[in-house]
Amino acid sequence: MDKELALYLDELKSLVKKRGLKHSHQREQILTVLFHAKKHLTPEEIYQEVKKINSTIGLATIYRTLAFLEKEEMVSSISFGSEGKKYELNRGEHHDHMICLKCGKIIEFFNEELERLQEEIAKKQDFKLITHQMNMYGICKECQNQG
Amino acid sequence: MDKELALYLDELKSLVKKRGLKHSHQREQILTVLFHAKKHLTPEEIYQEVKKINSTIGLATIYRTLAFLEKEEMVSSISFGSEGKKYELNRGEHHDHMICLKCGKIIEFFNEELERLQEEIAKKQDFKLITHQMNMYGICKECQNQG
DNA sequence: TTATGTGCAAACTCTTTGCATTACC
DNA sequence: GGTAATGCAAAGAGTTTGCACATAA
Repeated sequence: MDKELALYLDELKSLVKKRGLKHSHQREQILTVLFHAKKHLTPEEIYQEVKKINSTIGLATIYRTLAFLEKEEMVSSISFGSEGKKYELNRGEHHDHMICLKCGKIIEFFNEELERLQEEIAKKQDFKLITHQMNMYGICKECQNQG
Repeated sequence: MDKELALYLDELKSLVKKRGLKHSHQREQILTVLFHAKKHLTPEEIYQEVKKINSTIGLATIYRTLAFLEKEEMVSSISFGSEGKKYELNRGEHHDHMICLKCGKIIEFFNEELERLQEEIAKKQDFKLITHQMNMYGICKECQNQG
């Protein structure tokens, strides 16, 4: 079963405390939006979404919060082509992405062998691997069927 | 032996002709700078470099030319973190990147098995793979030795 | 001659920052 | 009460666009 929202909010709370910062509703609201998101969101999209529950939130808060959450590794971002960054909640397990060049859909996947292979490649070059991002670009099943 | 500059310039010429466009020194100058580059360059860096041989070139021309060359697949771009796009000449063979988070160096590599594995992963999801980008982030050999 | 390419400057988009105010602890 | 967080507006950075002029075919 997937982690519940409450757990992420708790994580945020202890993170904030650990850093000697103060709690804020805005950060919780942004995290909540990311939790419910069905896809990767741009800062602007997150802004619009949070506005529905808090009409006075400012875009700057979105940016500040995303920067904070990304630094603390609670969210991660992906960007491709000429589009800006898109954010997703870090749900623990690492995964990679397939990006449909027609509809923009992002499909997540995880492949054990791919992870292993990367370690191997890094080792060969004496490169200390911290993280990676594999983006596969192409046409998704649905778009192929549409011609 | 690597392809010579003259061959890239010829390629550019025939490409321009094929598209019914006109030859220009600026495009050749930009391509030449990319050819001699030892690393991935930002538009601004390319601008500064071309300026050394053509002091009147405009930044807009750099952007327009890069967009053209990328669309025609003579150059490709990579972007990571909060930094903007960086460009490199497409020297034919596909490759992936290791990016040092300390010094920013970009190490290129090619791995046969990685290519094969991706095809396999894509096929599993009925995803029609067109291209991919594997970015490995970590610390390069030199930076590790510096502590 | 005619359409494309260029340089310049203005416009735009996305993101960050300064500051007064608000909210948390 | 003191410090961090926020909202707003202004500033920045990077990129694109409109236009008059230059240039290739």
